[in-house]
Amino acid sequence: MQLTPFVKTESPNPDPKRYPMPFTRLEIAVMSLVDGELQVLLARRAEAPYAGKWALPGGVLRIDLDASLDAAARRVMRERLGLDLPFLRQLCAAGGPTRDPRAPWALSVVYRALVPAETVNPLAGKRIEALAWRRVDDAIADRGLAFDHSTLVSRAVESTRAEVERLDLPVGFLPEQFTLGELQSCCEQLLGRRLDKSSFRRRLADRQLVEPVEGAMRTGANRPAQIYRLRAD
Amino acid sequence: MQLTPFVKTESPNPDPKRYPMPFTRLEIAVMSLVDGELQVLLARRAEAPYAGKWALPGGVLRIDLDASLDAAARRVMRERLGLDLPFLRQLCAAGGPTRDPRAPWALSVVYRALVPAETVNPLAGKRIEALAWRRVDDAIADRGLAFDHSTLVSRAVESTRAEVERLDLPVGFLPEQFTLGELQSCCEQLLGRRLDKSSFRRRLADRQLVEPVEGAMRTGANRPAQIYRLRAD
DNA sequence: GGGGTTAGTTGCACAATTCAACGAAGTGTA
DNA sequence: TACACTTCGTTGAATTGTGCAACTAACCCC
Repeated sequence: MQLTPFVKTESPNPDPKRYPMPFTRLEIAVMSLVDGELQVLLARRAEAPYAGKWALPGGVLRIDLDASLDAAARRVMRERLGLDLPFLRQLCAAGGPTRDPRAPWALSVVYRALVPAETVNPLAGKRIEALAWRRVDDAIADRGLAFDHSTLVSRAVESTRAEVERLDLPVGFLPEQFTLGELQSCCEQLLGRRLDKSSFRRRLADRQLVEPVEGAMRTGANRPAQIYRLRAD
Repeated sequence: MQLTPFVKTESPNPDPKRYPMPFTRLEIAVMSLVDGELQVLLARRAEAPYAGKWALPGGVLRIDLDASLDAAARRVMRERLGLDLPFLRQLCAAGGPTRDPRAPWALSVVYRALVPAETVNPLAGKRIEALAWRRVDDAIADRGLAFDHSTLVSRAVESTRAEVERLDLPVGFLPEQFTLGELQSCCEQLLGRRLDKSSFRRRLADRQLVEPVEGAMRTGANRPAQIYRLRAD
């Protein structure tokens, strides 16, 4: 273990009150498969800045309310969307002086949620005119999105695709119980290509990610399918 | 118990809500292979809180100096370690009311850097008593680390191992030029298991990640080895 | 009962990875 | 000089994994 002598250049202990701190927000990229396509939930802003523009739903960090970043994201999601969802994942943080005209420096911690499409009824929440599902490719290409949110959507999509590619199941997209056909179709829509049925099932079996629900079958127009659920581990 | 309030610039449509913002810092997990083991660079704190304790080198976000989070991380690295390194990667953000006794709510954005061990010779920086390499397992297990930094180290290690697992090369660990044997050995030390030489080389060739430096050979006690460098892409 | 559709399995060709061995090229030593 | 020893780099066989296609099963509908 190598030690180096203390070299003091100048400044004293940083006093938290001496430095202005960034305007800190949480943004939530709620994604789902709607009409067979990967879509993201956008909110039309009711107020300036970017009034009338579409943005990711989000909100200001409240240090008096939030016990952690994760808790803050859950609170924002509850307030804006009326949802209380698991599978929230922190994606990244973005910060800079030009991100938000309201502040000299704005920092956003971005979370991602995957939900079954039915879960969200596009209805207005606090300070939101409207909610709508939007195809992710459109949202990424749309220069009219508020703030730097089209970049943030792009990052959310990339990381989600990468997860499915290595067969981290996009479990949030499906309800608690599902058939293997539904699971496979969900992955295929995300990746934009077909997967082989036998090897898909082989991999699932090897990794023991799901387990059949005894006796439960999904009936329909054709042969019934075994219903599965996530294995607790 | 009032933290620095969000300072508003003039804005056409003022946000009526003013919230106290979190004490925002950058922490850098500089990792390297020292003596064949994965180690992390820790700094002994010269001042309270946690004076005398070991912590990740870090610093306060300066909205007057930093054009982005990445730039802030580079500045902190320069100030604390006298280094200006590429391969800085944002890992995650952590936040909460009990993370730092100086502030009612502290947020840290954590970055990771991989460096060749030799790089960190000019060890000197602001407000740091000493710098030392520490085995990552020790740092993670050590409850005496300042703040929540042993948790942060743990996350840095996990994500680095996962990257190497999918053959994102830990290029930072090696100097600009290296032999394939050195590269493989570096990955093996990170993963803690031996890799197969032929398939390691085959994957490298397939992905065209490295290219030989014509005519350059590493000579030594045994057969000389071709020297490689990263391919620009 | 027959046609159509989806569920679930099986066999096989092919690709990828692992394991083991080999020759090449240097040093050190008798 | 001969030989042991080490690492480099490649090659081939054995094992494993993947993609493709066929097949059976179970249901609905007509």
